[in-house]
Amino acid sequence: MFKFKHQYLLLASPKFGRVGLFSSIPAKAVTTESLNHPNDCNQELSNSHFSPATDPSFYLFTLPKCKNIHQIKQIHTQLTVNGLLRNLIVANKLLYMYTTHRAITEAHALFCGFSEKNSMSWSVMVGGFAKNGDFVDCFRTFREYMRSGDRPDNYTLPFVIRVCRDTMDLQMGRLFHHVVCKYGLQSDPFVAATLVDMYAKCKVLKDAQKLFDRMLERDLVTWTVMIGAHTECGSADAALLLFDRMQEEGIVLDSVAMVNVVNACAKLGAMHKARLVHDYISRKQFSMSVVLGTAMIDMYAKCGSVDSAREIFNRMGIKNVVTWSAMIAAYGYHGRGREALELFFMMLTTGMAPNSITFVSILYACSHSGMVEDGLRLVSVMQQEYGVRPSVKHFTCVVDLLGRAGRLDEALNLIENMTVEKDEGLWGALLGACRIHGHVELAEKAARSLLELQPENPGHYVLLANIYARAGKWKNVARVRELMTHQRLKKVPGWTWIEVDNKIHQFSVGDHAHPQSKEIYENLNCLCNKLELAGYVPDTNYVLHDVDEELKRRILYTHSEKLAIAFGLTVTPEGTPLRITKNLRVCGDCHTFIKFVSLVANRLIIVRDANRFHHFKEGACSCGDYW
DNA sequence: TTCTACAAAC
Repeated sequence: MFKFKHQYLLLASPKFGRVGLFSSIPAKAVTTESLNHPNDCNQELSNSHFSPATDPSFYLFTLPKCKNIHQIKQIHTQLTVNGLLRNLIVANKLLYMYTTHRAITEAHALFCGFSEKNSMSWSVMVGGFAKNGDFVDCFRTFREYMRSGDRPDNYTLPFVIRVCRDTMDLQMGRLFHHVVCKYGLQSDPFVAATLVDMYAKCKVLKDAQKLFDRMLERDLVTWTVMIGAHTECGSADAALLLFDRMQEEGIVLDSVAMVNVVNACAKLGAMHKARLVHDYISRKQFSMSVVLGTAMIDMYAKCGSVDSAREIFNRMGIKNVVTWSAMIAAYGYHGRGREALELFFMMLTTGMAPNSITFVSILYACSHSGMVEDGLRLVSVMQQEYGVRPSVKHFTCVVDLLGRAGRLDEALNLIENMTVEKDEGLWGALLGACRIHGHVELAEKAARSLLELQPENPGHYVLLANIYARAGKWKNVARVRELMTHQRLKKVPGWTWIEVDNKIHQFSVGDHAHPQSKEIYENLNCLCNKLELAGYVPDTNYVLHDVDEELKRRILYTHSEKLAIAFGLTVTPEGTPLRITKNLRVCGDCHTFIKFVSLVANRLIIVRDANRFHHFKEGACSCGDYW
């Protein structure tokens, strides 16, 4: 145990001022109490009679208790004066404190003044730059470290590898991997976990997996990282298998690990798994942290149960802005705009300040529920009333909002008058709107801007080609296709996941892979006929191919995407109810609808398409709130 | 005495 006196006073003595950099700062006393009451510091030293502290242990104990830069600087001054800064352990601790308070300038000045440095000094400085986002300085310092003749160690390497992860610099990451191997550090759990994480964030799951498999000992963090890696790289099912394996191996999970498991469920949209994971969390009595709770809200929302999400939300004692935004977004992509708006106002009444993402969520909710005026009102006041400057993401929501409502001129006007930089999402929203309303001229303008920004994205070409096709401009369709072929671009088909009786099925356009494919298509045909009998006439204009009517019909029935289009459903925009017949309305895009018609069973089917959800029940003809 | 993993929109 440390023993320290009630109060220490600094004697400003020039003879101690050699090592540190703040020797010119007037000396002040620091007491253990004054650290708890930072504003009282100065009063306490006036009538003090104690001699200065010369015990390094006191500072090692006191420094971590500093709550702000001001206090650290005071101790720095004391150490300068009493000469303890020459004690490398104390000096390193001081350096560390500066970096944890993001005082990187002070830290670096101190570091440069060190007459000697050990590997901890280097790693704290490298880590300081890394945490502060000064990647260039971080690498530069690491290079100096290696040049100084010291061996890089298991403390420094995770910092630089993490920077590679944050900057997605795979090349540099591989370089550090070599350094790791050269110094035989590959089995250090910290180094290995960071490398796995780096490879995963750089989307090379194979390398992450290889490393993971070769590890002799895997700690909880390594497992956690690997679960996150699989989710990140699109194999959420593999992530959940890892969770099972962890349980088999008797590893005790913590709440961070659970957040990753919950995210995997969210990505997969597997309600059955979500419930199991929720049970596990309840059984093991995890403390419901804000992060875990928020992740669970997102999970339930993405698994189709916005009401379960709301239950979690209601039960959470502490909610932050992320929690509120997640719940608002959940209502948004379930087409429950009114509830999203109600929640937004409830948030305001609790005194929680919305941030930029909250506004994206609420505007998204408005646009997907056709609440044009609400959305416009919100965007017009967000800056003055809530101090959130509209970004291109917010404008994109508004363009979407106006575009769906057919107010294309206003959307264009908004784009032309905005001062923020335009991105592909913005033009994409406009192009999508042009598609709904068949506005060829504006579509060309949007497509031009879009292709300038992203010439390699096949989706943009397809969208433009579809618009030309609808207008019957087959020559233009051919030209766009040629352009694609010329650039060797191919559209990757979209996938849809559905969960029926706890089992996940994956579909793509015109898919015949399902063992019951024959029955599914029979049902599909049957439903199509019913729709036509109910008075619906397929709009073959949507079909891209320049072929005769009969062939078009056949394409419609074998190609699910085209079929959906023919039923008046649009490919990209969804959420706004589209009238099919007098009695039927649908919210959802083509895939959604197709999955509905292709799955005929007497049970509730939840369909998820790119984070949007639709609940179908055979017979009830219900889709979200809109049927 | 320093190191790794966690949530929201598009």
